[in-house]
Order: sequence, then structure tokens, then C-alpha cells
Amino acid sequence: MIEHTVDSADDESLAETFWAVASRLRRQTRDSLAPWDVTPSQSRALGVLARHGEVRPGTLAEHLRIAPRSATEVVDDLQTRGLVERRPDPADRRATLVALTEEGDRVSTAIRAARRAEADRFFGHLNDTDRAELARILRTLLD
Amino acid sequence: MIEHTVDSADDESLAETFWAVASRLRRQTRDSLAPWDVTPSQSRALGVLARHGEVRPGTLAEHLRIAPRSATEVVDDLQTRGLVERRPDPADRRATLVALTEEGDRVSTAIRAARRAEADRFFGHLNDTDRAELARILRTLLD
DNA sequence: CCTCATGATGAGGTAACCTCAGCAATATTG
DNA sequence: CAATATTGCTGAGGTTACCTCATCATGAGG
Repeated sequence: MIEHTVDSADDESLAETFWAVASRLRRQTRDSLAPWDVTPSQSRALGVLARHGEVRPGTLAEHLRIAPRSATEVVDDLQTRGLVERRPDPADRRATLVALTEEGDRVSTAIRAARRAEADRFFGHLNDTDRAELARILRTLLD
Repeated sequence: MIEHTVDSADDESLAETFWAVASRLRRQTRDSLAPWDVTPSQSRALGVLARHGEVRPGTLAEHLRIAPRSATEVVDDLQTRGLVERRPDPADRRATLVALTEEGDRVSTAIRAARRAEADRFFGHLNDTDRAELARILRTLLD
């Protein structure tokens, strides 16, 4: 287990502080997913499938902003866990459609709730004002 | 190359916004490091060494908030590139000290300037107040 | 019908982490 | 002061989440 010693704050640039927070959030997200034995990237794929229904691997890749080959990989893993199934696309015999199984649907719903709770807990260390400020500033950075 | 289609159905939670910013910053950082053939994690290590002088791998790990074993790895890579050298710690014969070579010092200075320029460009969309607020809020999240 | 584009996947690679085990060397304590 | 932790580093091996390139089948356009 890692000991998180706090680096004296002022020798860190804003970017480094940002990454330190990112790394902690990533860890916590991973932990919150542990009960379902699902990795963060798998959970993102489940989310896309829950929102969009059955899609081709290539489409999934676009939503996840990853290479098509990488989507194949995520689908493989989810299929192994029985959360997703492949079936031929009737419209194009090259293509496959990926859809949630019943189990996948159940798990994806549960995960969605857990992830929200976990995120709330993480950012819950901030008071309402700071949380709103953070959201506003981050959105500014995305423009 | 990846096609970035915008997923309009993505939810807008604070965590999602945070990750969107993270992904943009990561891309920009990677690009700004390309001229030196140094990875982001190596550049973070160089930064610590530039700020703290020679340190033991374990100390480096603390600053980088990674496991000691992982610091060994980063040091290995930097040593291979001739940017860093190991020498025995005179105070404890179990330990080694890691220090920048002349080349490492030169490169780390150059990278530091480039990174600052890049960070300025990225966080420069914020005014001074927001930048300070962001830094403060992020540090709060690290406690 | 021939060529080119597209969809998925096999093969193989990388970065950045991790744990666990083991070896020295130091520190503690009975 | 010997016996027993504890500490510091690293070898071995694993994981996640990506990537590119090559291949093969199918589909679409001239």
C-alpha cells in the first residue's frame, strides 16, 4: 500500500497538483468498481451501451474516443464476463453489434449509482461554494 | 488517427468534467515533451530532481506519489538516457542517491520552460484569481 | 468484375503503474 | 551485544489501457 506523504504545496505547479488529484480520483474510481470486478474502461463502455443500446465496436470506439482495435479489446473482456454479447449486424455482414446482456444491464445500472456516490464522496470534501467554483473553472478550461 | 466525435449524451458531472480537462491537458503535455524524447512521468521525475537536488529513489517516489519500485523504474529509464546518475549514499550504505547529470540538468531546464509555457497556455485562459482558486481547491482535495 | 474502402480482429508493442520476494544494511531491544 | 525487526532498493512478473500494422471478409462505385 502506498503512503501518501504531502509534498510541500508550493513547489508544485498547478499542473502537477492537478495530476495528483487526477491520480487519486482514478484510484478511488477503480476501487469503487471493485465489487463488480469491472475496470474503469469497461465501465465507460457499459455506460455507452446503456445510453445508446446496441452499437458496432467501431461506433463504441468513437464514443470512448479510442482506436477501434481497442474497443474490440474492451468488448472481449466484457463478453468474457458475460456482461455483453456480440451478434451479427443484419445490415452488414462484416459488422457485429454489441449489446448489453440482462446481467450487463443490471450491473451497468448498479455501477452508475455507485460511481455517482463515489464521485460525490470525493468532491464532497469541498464545501458547496468550492465545488461550484471548481466546476465553473474546469468548464472554462474546456472552452 | 482517432476521430473525436462529440458524445452529446455524456453526463455533465464534476468528475466527467474533470476527466475531460485531464485528457486535454495530458495530450498537450505529451506533445510539448516530444522534442526531448522524454515521457511525462520521466519529466515529472526530472522536475523533482531539479527542485530537490539529489534524492533517494524512495524519496523520489514520495514526491511523485508512486510506489518505490516504480521510482526505481523511472530512474532506470532516465539513467539509460544519461539524464541522471546513481551514486552511493555516504550516510547509509543501503541507499543510493539519484542526481541529474549535466545533460539532465540542461534538459530539465529546457523542459521546465516548455512546460511552463504549455501550462500558461492551458491555464492561461483563467484569470489570476481563478488560477489561484483552482490551485487552492485542488490542494484541498489532496488532504 | 475489378478495385478500393470499411469493419473487425490477430499480432505485437508501449507507458506507467502495481505487488511480492529477497538481499543488504541499519536500528532496536531484551 | 546478539537476535530481531525495519528499511532501502531492485528482480521477477503482472495489469490496465491504450497504440500501430497486417490480414481477411464484405460492401460500394466506376
